Amino acid sequence: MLADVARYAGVSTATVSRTLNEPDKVSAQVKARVQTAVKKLTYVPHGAARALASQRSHATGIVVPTLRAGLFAEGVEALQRRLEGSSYTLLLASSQYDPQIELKEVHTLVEQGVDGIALVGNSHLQQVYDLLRGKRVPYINTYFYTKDSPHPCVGVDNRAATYRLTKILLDLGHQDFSIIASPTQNNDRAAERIAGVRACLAEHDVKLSPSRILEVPNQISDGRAALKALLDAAPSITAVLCRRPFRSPQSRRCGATKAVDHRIR
Amino acid sequence: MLADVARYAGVSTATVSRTLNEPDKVSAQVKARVQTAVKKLTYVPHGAARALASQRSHATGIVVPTLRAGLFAEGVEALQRRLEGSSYTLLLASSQYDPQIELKEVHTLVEQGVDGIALVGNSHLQQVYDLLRGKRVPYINTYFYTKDSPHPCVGVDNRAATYRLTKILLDLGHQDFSIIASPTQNNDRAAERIAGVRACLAEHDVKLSPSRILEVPNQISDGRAALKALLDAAPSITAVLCRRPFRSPQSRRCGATKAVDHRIR
DNA sequence: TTGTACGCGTTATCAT
DNA sequence: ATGATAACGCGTACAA
Repeated sequence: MLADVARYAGVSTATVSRTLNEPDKVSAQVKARVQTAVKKLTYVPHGAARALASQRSHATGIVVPTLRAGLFAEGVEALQRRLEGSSYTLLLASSQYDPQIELKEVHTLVEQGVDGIALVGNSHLQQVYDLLRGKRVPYINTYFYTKDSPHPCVGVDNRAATYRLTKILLDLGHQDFSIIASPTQNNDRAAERIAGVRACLAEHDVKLSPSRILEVPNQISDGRAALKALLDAAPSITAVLCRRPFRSPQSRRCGATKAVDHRIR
Repeated sequence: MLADVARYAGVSTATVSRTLNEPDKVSAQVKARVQTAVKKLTYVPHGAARALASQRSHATGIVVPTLRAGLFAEGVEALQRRLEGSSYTLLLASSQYDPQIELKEVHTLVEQGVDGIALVGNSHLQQVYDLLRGKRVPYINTYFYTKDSPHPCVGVDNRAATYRLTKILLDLGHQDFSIIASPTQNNDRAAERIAGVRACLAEHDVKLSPSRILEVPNQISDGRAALKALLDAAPSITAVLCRRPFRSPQSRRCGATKAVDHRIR
């Protein structure tokens, strides 16, 4: 502990603490002695003690629906790498798309004293927001963005994106649409994407019956089956708005959704 | 804090602490009062203080090479889910297959006071092991297993697996082998897989020239290109030991590697 | 620039 | 069963 280092270096614990946290406020002479002592004793600061004394944990948290989606796995890794440079650690939790589990995870993270927390999407239990506000824990909703969100958020404006995609397809002359979407249960991003399409079509008086919107799991095989089902039921379809398998960052440049605007088959 | 709850419930902080941690040692009467107070004040324990006093953080850490590999993403998620039940949190770090970064990450985790740590593979800088032993932090190497490992480890015995696969191919009559492998740089699992094949072939006096072993990135496109290159260079090849894209748990049942034992093309 | 000493919020020991 | 109180290891006014 600090005391050992202090004794070894022949200084006070305060000085050791300073050399570690505010090196400028220490003379070169003493600084050197302390640093030697630190190495000699392989001193490792006690995070909990430090957190208790300074009231900050040097840890942040993120809770994602799942890591099985490449999208989130990559986001988590990116965050961790960014944090690494600042000697901040990342507490990870996953909710399995279950709001209750998410609440529990957030609570655990708050208990651990994270200095900030990242969530996915904008829809969370009121208790989550209450807890965060109550404990004054900064938070941000990711993978989501709307101009008028009441919460801090960063990400794709899914609704706007699909609105634009749909507009393009309309301009190309398409009139017969359908959507292969992700399950919208506890997934506001997926819901927003559908909403964007509906809004655009409605604005242009193009019909989109519920049967043309298929919500299926994010597996390639499910998407394939859905497409087949759609075309079997309505061969007249010329435009399908669908997801795309997650690949490299480059291949994602165009946004959250891919539009197929050529004749199928 | 505890004191507030204690005051509200009209008991000492010690009693509050007990009702929270050792409910049995508290009378039903008092327990009820305390629990009401806790809810009324939305009390949330201070993790750092608790860690400092009890000398355990209720946190564990894992450092993986990357989350971009579905294999690791899934492992991390599985660990997190398992921990969730025990109200343990997971500190996540990724090393990008860089031993130095890994050392740094481990150091950060130790600093945070994790109660235990999981690594990937068996090959780590000596300093990593020294640090872990020095600070008495329990650790385990995952995605790796050999009977005689000097370190605690759990996972696939890659060498044994590929040895057996190769044996099967030999028994089927194959004599002309090649391997499409992952980069073995800082990846003892990949190295072990190759070693297993070599060992088996050597034992049966079958040659495998270095040019028949291609180490390429874990992308489907890279694997495809490698296969093409191999067959162009040596059409006589009848068996290729290669990786396979990560899918669902079910499809992984057979082990770490896939063997192609039919004629190609 | 350096040292002293108190406080951070719990747990745990020892009385009661 | 419950309470008083001393650690836990460090940061940080405040003093020197």
